[in-house]
Amino acid sequence: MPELPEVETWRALAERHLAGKRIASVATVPDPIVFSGIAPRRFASSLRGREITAAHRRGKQLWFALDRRPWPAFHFGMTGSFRVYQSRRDRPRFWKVEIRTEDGTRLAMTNARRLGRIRLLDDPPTEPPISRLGFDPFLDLPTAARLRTSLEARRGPIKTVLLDQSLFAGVGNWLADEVLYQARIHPQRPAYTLLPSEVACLRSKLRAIVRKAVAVEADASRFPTTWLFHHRWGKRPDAVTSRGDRVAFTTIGGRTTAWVPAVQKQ
DNA sequence: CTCAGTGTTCAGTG
DNA sequence: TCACTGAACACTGA
Repeated sequence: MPELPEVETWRALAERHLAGKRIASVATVPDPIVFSGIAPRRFASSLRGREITAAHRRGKQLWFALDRRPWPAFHFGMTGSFRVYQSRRDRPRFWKVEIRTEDGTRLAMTNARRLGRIRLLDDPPTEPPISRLGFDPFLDLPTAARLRTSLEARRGPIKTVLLDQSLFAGVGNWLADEVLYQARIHPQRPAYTLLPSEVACLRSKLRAIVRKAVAVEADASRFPTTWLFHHRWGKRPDAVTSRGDRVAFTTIGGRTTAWVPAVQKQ
């Protein structure tokens, strides 16, 4: 379920368990789709013996800093996660790579539907796909004025614009719907028509939602009960919010969009 | 058996 | 070139 909060949670997990440790071994699955531009075995031999100094993230992209380049970079696609465990017996289903450090800690990246990617890059932040990302709402939220300028140039529906990673890095489908619901903005509104007050509201909701989701380690059961999140799954025709307002479903920019007509007026 | 899907990329169109 | 749309990708689980 990887959007910004999930990926940030895994970044912190990786840093907590791996930073300052040396890689003793790397196991890989021979998957030519998920391993992008690098043979799995070459990926493994490149990492072996290196020390992990930090874990970084921008948007939904995550990478490790090592004591020597190149560095590994991960994207999870629609599925996948990081898992940390101690015994090979606990290797998770759909694992693609497992990194074991000298103290026996193991971290696996899983990717069931194979839309994720594992790369080896000399300088991840300055190379695609990371160099193409826009601002990250957890790391560097722009001012309302700058945001207004960006949105003024966009003709498409605000929902679609929120999903544009070259503008809002890390915002995914549920986050976009949640922000628009809490900011009371209709998902079809052309981005350039948002009033300055609406842009300011969208910005502050985006920041608050991302911070809260990260604070609870992206554990959906700890999201506030007032969030649309809890009512958007399954496209149930009888879905209502915690206040009893009907939840509607439509497709915008090819993505399922949940919204609340009583709150989000055109 | 059918089909939606928490993502990204790329071809095609205007 | 830009802005935008829709299909393709690959596979699980409902």
